[in-house]
Amino acid sequence: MTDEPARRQEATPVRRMRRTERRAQILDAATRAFARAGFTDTSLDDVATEAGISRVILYRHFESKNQMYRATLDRACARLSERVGEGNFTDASIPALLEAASEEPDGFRLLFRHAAREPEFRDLVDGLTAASVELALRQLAQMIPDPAWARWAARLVFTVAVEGAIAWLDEGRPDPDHAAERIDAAVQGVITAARSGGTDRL
Amino acid sequence: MTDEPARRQEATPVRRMRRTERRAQILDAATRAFARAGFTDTSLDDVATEAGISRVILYRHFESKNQMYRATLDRACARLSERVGEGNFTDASIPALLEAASEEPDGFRLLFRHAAREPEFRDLVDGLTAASVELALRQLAQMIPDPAWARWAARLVFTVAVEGAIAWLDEGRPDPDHAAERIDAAVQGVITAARSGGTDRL
DNA sequence: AGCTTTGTTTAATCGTGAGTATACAAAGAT
DNA sequence: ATCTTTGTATACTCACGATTAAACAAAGCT
Repeated sequence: MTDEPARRQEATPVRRMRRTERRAQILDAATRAFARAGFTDTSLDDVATEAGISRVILYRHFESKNQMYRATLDRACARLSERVGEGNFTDASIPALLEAASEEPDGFRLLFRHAAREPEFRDLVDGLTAASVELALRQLAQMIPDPAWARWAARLVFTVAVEGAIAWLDEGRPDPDHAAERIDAAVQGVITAARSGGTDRL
Repeated sequence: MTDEPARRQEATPVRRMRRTERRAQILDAATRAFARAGFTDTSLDDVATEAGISRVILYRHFESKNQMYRATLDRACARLSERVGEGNFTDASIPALLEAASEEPDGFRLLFRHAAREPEFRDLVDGLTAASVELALRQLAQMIPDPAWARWAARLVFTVAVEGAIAWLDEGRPDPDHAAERIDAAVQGVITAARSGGTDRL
């Protein structure tokens, strides 16, 4: 009777955490867990297991699964925009995007591969993307007369930057010093394509 | 004397369908419904409503939601690969992709925006993508020495073609006669970027 | 007319995962 | 030593959506 259940004073030092510390650790785990399959296909048990704690504890830090997910996305968004910045595009934008993706690969994937396609949460990511696409559009509109193609290019430029970054992560981050230059060149290629159509291809 | 031929039409135009006909119509509806939110976030009621029939009928045509979804994806894949073809890339590949996307926009979106990210169903789409990426890789490997960057380029080329097509659909399919040329040019831009890095940008 | 097919409606079952409650144990500060 | 914090385990409620069952009606062939 009085055996296994509780017996690990010396055997396993339990290492308790402070509230804020634990919360952050849960958000880390949630980011990894949700990055695998998105909101609906990830259970709170998945998150708890990933965090190494029991499921019930989650409710001492977050009101609901929904709110926990929003907190996860909020943090990822905040970290991303603090790196990339909200202002105009500069030569530093793409390198900053790559740095952000490199330091928070799970958060990066979560935002752009899942959250962006989830109707209930799309708005959070859209705060970032819409601003960037709008910004890109303003710069591209001067070069591309047809407004439809200008919008097309603005969207695709953003997609190429993001997917280029993710593909770079997936390939093991080769050549980190020049990766930004390649992605930047790919972006330029898209812009050229949108300006001139197929008239001056290789 | 005989009033059979036109008797029923004004009273109750119920218009029953043959089995195969109904099945196809359900698949159409399922494609539209699933294209909005993917497998998990789309209920059988959504599909039934979209098809204009009651939910129970679905089970006379498909064993389960799971199998119905696979059938939907299978058909979309089949239609796509019969258009684009399985062989090598040619000048006709991109135009064919655009035609396919244009004729089956919902199926196209369903495959690449949702199914490709659903662990349980990814394998179906991977049959298409893996083959294409592999093919692209073989052609790119000759121009790009670093194998990691060659794989990166092969993946991104495919992404640009697909996302370029979707963005083109979203913009109302402007300039249909030259859309393929633009997307092709964008693809060439990515290849150029992968070959030379940032050394010869605009 | 009769039989099969294609429907509808209603209701029951059933599993899963979110959310809640309770009781208990150990850590760490005071 | 005691109290608060942080943690565990177990067990429940609850809602939703998939799946099944049953009774019924009209369509359309033969």
